Amino acid sequence: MIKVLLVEDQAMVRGALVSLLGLEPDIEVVGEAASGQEALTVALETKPDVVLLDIEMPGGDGITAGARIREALPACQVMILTTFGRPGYLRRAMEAGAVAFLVKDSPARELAAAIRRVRDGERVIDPGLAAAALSAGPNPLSPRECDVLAAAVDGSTVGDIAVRLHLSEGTVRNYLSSAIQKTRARNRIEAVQRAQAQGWL
Amino acid sequence: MIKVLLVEDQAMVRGALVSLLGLEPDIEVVGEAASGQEALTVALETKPDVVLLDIEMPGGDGITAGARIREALPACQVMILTTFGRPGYLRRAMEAGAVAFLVKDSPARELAAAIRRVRDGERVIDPGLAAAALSAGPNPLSPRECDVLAAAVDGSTVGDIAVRLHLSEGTVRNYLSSAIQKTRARNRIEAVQRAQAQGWL
DNA sequence: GCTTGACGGTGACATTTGTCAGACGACCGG
DNA sequence: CCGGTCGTCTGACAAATGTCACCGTCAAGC
Repeated sequence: MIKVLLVEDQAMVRGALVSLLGLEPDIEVVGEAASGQEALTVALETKPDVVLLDIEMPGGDGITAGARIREALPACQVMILTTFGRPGYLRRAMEAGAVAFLVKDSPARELAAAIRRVRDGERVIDPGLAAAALSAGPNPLSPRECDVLAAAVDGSTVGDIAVRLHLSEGTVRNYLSSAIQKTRARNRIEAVQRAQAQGWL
Repeated sequence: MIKVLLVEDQAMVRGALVSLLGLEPDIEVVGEAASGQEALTVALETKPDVVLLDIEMPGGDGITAGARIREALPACQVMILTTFGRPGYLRRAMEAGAVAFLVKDSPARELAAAIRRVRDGERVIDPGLAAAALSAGPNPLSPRECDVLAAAVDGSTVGDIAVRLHLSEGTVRNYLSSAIQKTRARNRIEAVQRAQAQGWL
């Protein structure tokens, strides 16, 4: 029996995935969690063989949760199951020690197959996605540029961002400007969208 | 047996929901579709009692697909199952003749329960969501303001939008300005986000 | 018939945003 | 110890954005 911990914030999707995995005779869902925080707690309680993690969740994203779990339970394999196949997500997931990266677009039966391949010591990564992640290259934005761009996603003005990050307005404008150029965008909105599409924020 | 057509673009979620409904002895998934267009075709083939529709899908959104299906098959009940409980979505879904509106945050067992309640002629709507939709009031944006705001989501400049909608730049600026005021935002980015949060785009 | 609102437009204006050049200290690798 | 990068800041400038006042048409409603 492969013991699986399932981490996904949308309760109905989580329940549906449990029932999907319930069809497999050699897979047992030993725990569920709805956030990154909760994931670590439940992992320590249930000591699963495999954790299946969503990325975008309120209360701790799946990638950092995966890293924490690997620290605490080195025997436990981390798999990512996400809606968005963003190159930066894949890259960060791999750096955090994940051994599989699945997107929810792929057919349902691939989930159990991927879990078994992970149990057998394989890595499971969509080849097209891997190519995209490699060809896109690493995140060109400096940490601070990321901060400023991330602070701009909600439509804040330069003044707002400056206050929030304790910077001068000119500095904020400079970071935004260089982020716009590095993303080859025409304004901050495009810059934010491109950075998000790459998984850089 | 209640015959259900399941419409959801993410294959893995769709498959998981099928397996979830497969646990219910009185429910049978007679068809699946991954887009609004496909939904209508499959509905005509399979003549389900109930269609379960996601809203945000590439290739025709679920609400208009639901309206089309109601036209073609008046006996078929339309249920919406969506990630986002946006007031405007609920309102539009009701106007399009939907009898249920579920969010994927709610527990998995509520899905089958909701389907049975719909079979019994009931409507199923989250009370809190209904209150939000009523208190928020209807969409204050004029159709054209919606168009212009929707054209601004991807970071297009005023000039781009003007060309795309065959308008003068001044007109575009005027519509954006009035949309910003009606949404009580400070700039177009906030306006877009508030309008999206309400489900007005 | 008159009013109202949506639609489309113009022109002027203030503000915000984006760009550039430059300056300073910190830190890191060679 | 020297060059490069990063972070921070300033000041100045051009371009884009947001606001306002105003004008016209047209269709719907009272």
